Amino acid sequence: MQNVLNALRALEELAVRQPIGVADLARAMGLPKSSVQRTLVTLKEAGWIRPTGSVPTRWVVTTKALHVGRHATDELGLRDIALPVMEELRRRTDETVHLAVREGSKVVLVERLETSQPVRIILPLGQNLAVHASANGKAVLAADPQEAVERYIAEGLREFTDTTITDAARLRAELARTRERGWATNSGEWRADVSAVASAVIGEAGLPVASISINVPTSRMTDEARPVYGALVNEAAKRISTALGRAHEEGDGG
Amino acid sequence: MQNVLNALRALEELAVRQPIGVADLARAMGLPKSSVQRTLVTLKEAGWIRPTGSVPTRWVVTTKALHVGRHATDELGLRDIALPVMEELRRRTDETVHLAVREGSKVVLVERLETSQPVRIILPLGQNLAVHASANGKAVLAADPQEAVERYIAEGLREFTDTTITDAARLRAELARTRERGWATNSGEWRADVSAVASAVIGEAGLPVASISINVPTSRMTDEARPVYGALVNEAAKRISTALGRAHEEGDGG
DNA sequence: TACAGCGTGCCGTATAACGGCACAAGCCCT
DNA sequence: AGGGCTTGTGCCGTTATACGGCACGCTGTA
Repeated sequence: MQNVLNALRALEELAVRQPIGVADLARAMGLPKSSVQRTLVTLKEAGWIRPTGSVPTRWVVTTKALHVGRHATDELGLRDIALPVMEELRRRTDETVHLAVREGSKVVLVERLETSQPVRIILPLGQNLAVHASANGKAVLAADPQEAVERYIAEGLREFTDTTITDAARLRAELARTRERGWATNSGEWRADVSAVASAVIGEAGLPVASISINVPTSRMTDEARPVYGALVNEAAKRISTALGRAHEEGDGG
Repeated sequence: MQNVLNALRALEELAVRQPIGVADLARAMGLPKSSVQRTLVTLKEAGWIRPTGSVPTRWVVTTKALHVGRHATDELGLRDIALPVMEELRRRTDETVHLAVREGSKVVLVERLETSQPVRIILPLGQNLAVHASANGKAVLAADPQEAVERYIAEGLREFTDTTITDAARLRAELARTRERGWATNSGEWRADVSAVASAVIGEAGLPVASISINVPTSRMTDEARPVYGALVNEAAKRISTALGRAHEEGDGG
């Protein structure tokens, strides 16, 4: 099934580089031009990409992927369960609320409700969050077994800002504190002007399946506000966790 | 490339029906079980789906599609251009603002900023909007050439609520009014409790490429508010249109 | 206990994908 | 103006690869 793998890789590569032509894409993928050309036509037939109409031909992705991707949180009705809770959080704080799911060693933003105040950064859904430099990432990591933590640390802790935790020991200590109080925090560790507080949603297996966070401009994240937000996300995550458990029981009788 | 087409179809089918097993999916697709099984394993290898871990095996989509789909508005930097304008709209109205793109005969929601007030419906990104029963849809349709309108009407006007326009003549009249004033409206025509006002974003070819809308509970959509919102979306859409044009000029020198 | 359904894997055949190649058109740098 | 280079597109013979019937072990039900 090499064929399908190539086609899907082409799609991903194209999404990042779009708008792009056959030759460029073929070079980027290290494949013959004619093979890539055939793949592009096929992806077009399937409705996943389309030519811009310009000459020379440039290709872009359609919304088909978005259409498929919106089901990513369907598994246990996570979206339906989390949204009301998220909305209450947003109403109480008037800050941006994020829902991220864990996926392998990645943490991915899947839903968001924005503050009504002006914001600098509006993250696109589908964005991978830095695990060691985001509140959601750290909340998930803290709820993971130690081996998963070590595996992640082994991959290296990339530095984004001057507050990013790049030292393994410091990260372990931070995760320990996170476990104690039930919520994680982020002080401009990914972007200097964004701070956050998050708490993990625990699935039936006792493992973190998602995380919910309150994101604010660093300037508004005072030392008094942080624990208040912490308590809020903690409670919210717990509510989602238990609701998920109930949904699962009803769903499959066990 | 039948192979790839089947794989992508399996992905779409799976997304809608997830969590689902091989046999069910094979039945739904009218394909041999072994072929579908092979496809599923391949899609897993590529990271687009994953087994839930339960027994018997059930498959769900990952966030890979979301990750690819977020580039759907990259083409001319639509997202970057539209978001600031959307945010200003939301700030001025404190109502939910939607950005939809046109794709073939479909209109797809690609970005949203929510009101800070409690809302009943939060639409997932990637959602197809009813063309004749949504403000965004009507805004796009009104900016289309007449032949496109007739082609759409020929497909039939499905009824969603008792205010849905199902009569071709009435729709043509409504589109004419939309063209006159520059903005479209929706009075609970898709969901009784959701009303909206929208204006189309016009691309370089003079055709509609997107649409921006203000969505409010029907109870808040008074006769006084409607033209006010109309003027706002109209101006917003114009700003996005001209900014797009400039971006395009700079982008390719023509 | 028999059975029907499931998910998984094998394997011989035939088909459909591969990729080298050629060609026309457009761009840029003389 | 021109020549060289790169582009997108399409053909076609070979061969590797996907197809799908089939069989297996398992689970839950009648």
